[in-house]
Amino acid sequence: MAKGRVTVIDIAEAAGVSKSTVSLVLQGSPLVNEITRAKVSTVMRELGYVYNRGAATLRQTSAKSKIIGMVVNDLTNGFFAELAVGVDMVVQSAGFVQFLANTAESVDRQQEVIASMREHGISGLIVSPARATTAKDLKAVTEAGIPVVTAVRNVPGARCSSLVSDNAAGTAQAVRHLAGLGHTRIAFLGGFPDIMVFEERRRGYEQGLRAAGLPFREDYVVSSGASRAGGVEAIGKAMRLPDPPTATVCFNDAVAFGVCDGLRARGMEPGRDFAVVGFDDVIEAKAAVPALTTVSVDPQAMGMRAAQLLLKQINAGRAEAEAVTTSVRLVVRESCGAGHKVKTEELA
Amino acid sequence: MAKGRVTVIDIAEAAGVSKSTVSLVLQGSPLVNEITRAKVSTVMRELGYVYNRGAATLRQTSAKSKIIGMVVNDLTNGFFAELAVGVDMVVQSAGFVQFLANTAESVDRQQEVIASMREHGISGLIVSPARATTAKDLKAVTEAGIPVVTAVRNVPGARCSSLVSDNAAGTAQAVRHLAGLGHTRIAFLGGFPDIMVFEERRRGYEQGLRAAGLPFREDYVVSSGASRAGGVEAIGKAMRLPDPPTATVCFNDAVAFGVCDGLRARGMEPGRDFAVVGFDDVIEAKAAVPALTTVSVDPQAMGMRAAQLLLKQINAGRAEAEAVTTSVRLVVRESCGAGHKVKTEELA
DNA sequence: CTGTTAGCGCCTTCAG
DNA sequence: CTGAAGGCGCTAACAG
Repeated sequence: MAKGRVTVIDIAEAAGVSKSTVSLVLQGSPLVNEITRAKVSTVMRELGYVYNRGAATLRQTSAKSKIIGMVVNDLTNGFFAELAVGVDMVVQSAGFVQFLANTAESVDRQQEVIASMREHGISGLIVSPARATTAKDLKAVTEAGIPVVTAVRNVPGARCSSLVSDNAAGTAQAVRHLAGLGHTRIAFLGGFPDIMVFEERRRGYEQGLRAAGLPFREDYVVSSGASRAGGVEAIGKAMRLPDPPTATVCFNDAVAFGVCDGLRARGMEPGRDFAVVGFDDVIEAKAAVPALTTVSVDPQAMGMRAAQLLLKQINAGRAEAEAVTTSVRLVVRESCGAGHKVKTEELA
Repeated sequence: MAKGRVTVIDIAEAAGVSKSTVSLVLQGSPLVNEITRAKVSTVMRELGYVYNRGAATLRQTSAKSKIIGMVVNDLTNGFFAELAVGVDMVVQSAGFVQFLANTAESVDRQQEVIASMREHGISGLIVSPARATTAKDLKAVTEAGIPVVTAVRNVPGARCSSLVSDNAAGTAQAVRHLAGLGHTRIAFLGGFPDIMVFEERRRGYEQGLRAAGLPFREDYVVSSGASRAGGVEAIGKAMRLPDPPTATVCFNDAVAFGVCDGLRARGMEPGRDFAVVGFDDVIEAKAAVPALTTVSVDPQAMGMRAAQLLLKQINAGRAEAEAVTTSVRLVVRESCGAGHKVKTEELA
């Protein structure tokens, strides 16, 4: 029945034209007569023809395989699943297909799947790198002229684009949000200054204050462990200030939870008596604390951005190592009341 | 630099052998001298050769593209993400790559991506069908001789294998588990008899009782809405019986939660004073109620099964429409105490 | 507008 | 063990 699959030549014969003509209609060339095109199309449908992209790719000089590779460190985590969905959306509508592989944080596996994808002629690669990935691991791909964009994590020294969350802008946005609610005494609680992420978020905190026309007060920045216990500790210190804050942006979600604990221990209800903004790094605690406003990057949006960036480079034909930073989305979940509303403010 | 990619002929010249020889080492033929093989391998590495699977596939008559397609109705749902991970695991270790596409329950999108995958020459397809999928939607693929296995949902009339959870066996297993704990008065609570799933689970309930040597009592089967409220209602009725049960298997998780609510309202602690088994359809409430024992199909395991089944068919060269039903895994989470232990009993 | 002629990179005989 | 030849399905020049 469908043993020998039908080829252009089959349909050429059946339609009484030449293979070239068929090829032309296949790629929607305007050089072909409208009625011929219709005839050919009909025959294709009747014979159940399916285009053989492999053959086409082989013939064409370039690597326009219409396949992009997507490798993810942990698809089990909802964040990365959504990332993949975002990629899939734009990739699909561009007529591409995506290879998806999970590495489970193993660099070895990652290298294997990338190699495998290369054999299949991917025209671009998006990767959320396994932890131990180094620039050298990506060298082979980038040197082959295949556009690569890393997402979520970043591989220093690799000649590829990368998409990470914009910690400073996100935090600044959070501060402006609080200022917009009328708060003037806004703290930044939790975390230790020894890691880069802390510095970025703290910088954003200052920028946000400045943008809102509020003064920066050194004593409103309270370091502590980046943990729930740290949050309790930090809010304790802050509330003992002569002029305690009425709102805070927290270093991360764990700290924010601790801050809520600490507030409740003082008879205050977070979200009502004191505004708390957490930094939701991995979308985990989505519905855990309804009273909590969170700053988080929308993984699906990030996936879409990554795919768009990649497609742009693919179409440009040249892989430019263009460093990019995603914008972070601020999701405001209003406290109090069942079915808390979700409002979204997107950054420019 | 790497503009004109290196081909077998390049490496043949560089290694001072013929292309045939190179081809032979590529497929690990024993017909080639060990030292020649080493030489060739070295040159390949030096020149950065990458195998062109597209060309190979084109040449070979059959469709051994080493690509399988995976289309999923909602990757956003953790269940399906895990399913994909399971597929990925076995597919990767078999040297295949997977195309992954999300349909968001749209049959149109589903048809598009399947068509697209076909153009790329997938050698098999796993699909968790969008809701409205009919046998006719899968006909084109199956008729082309491409093995197809559906997972989670099943498409009646389609000539393909399918993997669905074995409701009867799972429920029976749950009952036997409870009987093994010493319970003799075991109820089946919640759900309405008008859907097939109810009938399957209820049948399993009877089978489980029989297997445990316990009598089946009509009054221990209490129908109600398949909701949390339904669970409260059902446990209420059950406890008003002259001879109330000491344990129950619930129609689904929502009912189980309601049963827990109802028990607590009576001053009983689920998991201690009364054993509750829920049917966790979509892995959602994983850690929500530690006192709850759940029967659930492990999505990752299901993915692996699906992939294995598919690969078997691919290797057999012939797509047999072999209907298969997955076994359901019983995960026993022991109540009481932090960090509840997880024990797994697998069905045969 | 349509037909002809070459290959793309690889794999399989078939003889050396 | 190696070299030569042919072809997979498709496209890119050229000719008609």
